[in-house]
Amino acid sequence: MPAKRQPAPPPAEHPLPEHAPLELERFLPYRLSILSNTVSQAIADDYQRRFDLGVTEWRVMAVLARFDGLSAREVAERTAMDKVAVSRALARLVEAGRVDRSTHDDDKRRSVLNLSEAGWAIHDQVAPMARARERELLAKLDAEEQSWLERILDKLMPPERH
Amino acid sequence: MPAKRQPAPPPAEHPLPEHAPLELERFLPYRLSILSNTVSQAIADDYQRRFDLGVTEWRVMAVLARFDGLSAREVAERTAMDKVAVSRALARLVEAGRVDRSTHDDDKRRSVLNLSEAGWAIHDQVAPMARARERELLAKLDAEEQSWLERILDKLMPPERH
DNA sequence: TCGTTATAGTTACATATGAAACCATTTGCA
DNA sequence: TGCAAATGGTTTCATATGTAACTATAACGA
Repeated sequence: MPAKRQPAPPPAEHPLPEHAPLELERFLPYRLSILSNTVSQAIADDYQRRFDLGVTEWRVMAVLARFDGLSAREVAERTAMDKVAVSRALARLVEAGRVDRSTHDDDKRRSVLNLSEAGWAIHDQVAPMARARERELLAKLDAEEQSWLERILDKLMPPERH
Repeated sequence: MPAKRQPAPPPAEHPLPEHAPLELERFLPYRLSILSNTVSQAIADDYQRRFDLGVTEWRVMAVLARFDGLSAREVAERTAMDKVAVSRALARLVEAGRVDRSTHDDDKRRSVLNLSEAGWAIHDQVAPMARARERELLAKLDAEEQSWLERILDKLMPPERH
């Protein structure tokens, strides 16, 4: 435990200089959190109610749209979600008939996942909406800023994740 | 690392080229979400266990460190949390003796909130840790990138929030 | 001054999420 | 082989979070 204020008790009311309070609104992690939540929420609002589809479920659908026949673990890797979250999202998606699940021939532990016809139908509506939102967001930046943002994100991103 | 399945040229099984799947790892909202979560988690890990302090509680403490005598609603505004979350965070903080709560003289609905001595003691340990993490993160960028990031965040940020 | 409406804050309920325990199958190796 | 350890996936339990309903007080208008 670091030493606390030994010298004099505080003047009763206001923070002493050494308290050095954090300015939340300039604090990078805080700003990232606000921005990310605002953006994700805006997109989710588009499809959440309309398709009764959660963010995690949408992410799973998005990777299955790109890669056929993944296992749940592979989906987890590609969505940066943990396996429990993936398991639950899949349970709902399979139940809703949006994903087909079967068992891997050579390894009965693994599942083999694919979008169903119904899943594709939803994907084909949601994907353009998501892209449109992204464009709206990027439209706030000029071309130069956009390319700096690319570069900055690449450097800040945890390496396993891209 | 086992080799992953490849995208595989569309085996005509699932129809039509126009499916245009989203590439999650290049999708801005997704990247922001990963980055934000990774960063927040790293910071939270520093104090979560050590002080039994949640992220929401820490945010409340941070604004109370800057502004004396706020009401719960004002805390909510400044933390971008909703009033229920603030109410719950305050319940725990008051219970733990980290925040003093009294009732406003002229308006008995409002509370008047301040960090207690114990609250300050924690604040004075956590704030430097948070700042250190922010510095670590920013250290991945050079000066020019840092100033672009500032500028870009200002433009992307929802206006009410800063 | 009374009654309506608005505001501060809490409570209740339903759902989401994370950690750990768990089951089934497969792998590694003595 | 045979059995311990690892892996894929699900279930359980404890918390966290969001929405709506609720209580108490204050503000406002006729």
